[in-house]
Amino acid sequence: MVKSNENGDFIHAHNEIVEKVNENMPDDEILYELADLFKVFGDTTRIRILYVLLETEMCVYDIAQVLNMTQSAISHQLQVLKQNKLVKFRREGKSVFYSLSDSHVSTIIDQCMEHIAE
Amino acid sequence: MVKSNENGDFIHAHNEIVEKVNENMPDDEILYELADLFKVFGDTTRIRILYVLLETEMCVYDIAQVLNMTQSAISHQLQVLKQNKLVKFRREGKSVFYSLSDSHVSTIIDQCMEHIAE
DNA sequence: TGAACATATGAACAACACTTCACATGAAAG
DNA sequence: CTTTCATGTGAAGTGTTGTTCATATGTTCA
Repeated sequence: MVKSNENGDFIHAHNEIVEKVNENMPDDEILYELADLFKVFGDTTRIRILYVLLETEMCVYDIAQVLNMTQSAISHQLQVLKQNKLVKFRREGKSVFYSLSDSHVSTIIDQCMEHIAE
Repeated sequence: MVKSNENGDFIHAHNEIVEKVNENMPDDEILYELADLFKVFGDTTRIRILYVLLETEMCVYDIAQVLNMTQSAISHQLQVLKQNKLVKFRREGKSVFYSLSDSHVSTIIDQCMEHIAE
């Protein structure tokens, strides 16, 4: 399986490197969580919702207006954002106002914006 | 369409807010790009590849070994990462070594890690 | 140039996700 | 308590995406 060239270097697989990298990898569970979180950001509707909430809290109906989408579609996506603790909400009469839950959101978006800008 | 309560406040839609938020929204094109970039991060295989490359440059075959996946699957995903300028590569003999293309990657991943850790 | 190795790529299938539609839940006003 | 307004949610359909398989491209060495 493992071969060597005339210098004694491993060709395939480079087992030492492979093993060392493996040691330093986070648990799969964490990597799944990480990918799942990015998935949440990886949808245009949700990104646009987050961008709206970056400016001000807003109720479901108004978000739907701004984004020119149905109330139902927005509500579905807000549930996803809520599950991932990216937004919080408060009830005021018949309306439910959503806002960002913490400051990581803007930092994360900003970094990706920088990458795109290059 | 627009109604008012006894104080003259708009109920639905809150047009002033809607219009103001709309002015400050980035172009749709940019938001699509942003979501697309997040989509790239939103896959476990690609996240794991990036994590590997965070430590050291590595050739396709070895990445496949570390992640216990087929060479083809890894190669496909590397093309996606390449298209989005998240990785660069250099050829050395028969092997192609991949590495991260800039430092945004680690910052972005770190921020999301922080969010998860909460 | 032919054989062996390393990577890239097209097609197809399966799995997943987003929107729509219909309807349920919840709140407030008469 | 019934109606109306605002939001939530389940099911279904469609489109997207990741892996696999087979094969092509490209490199090295004999």
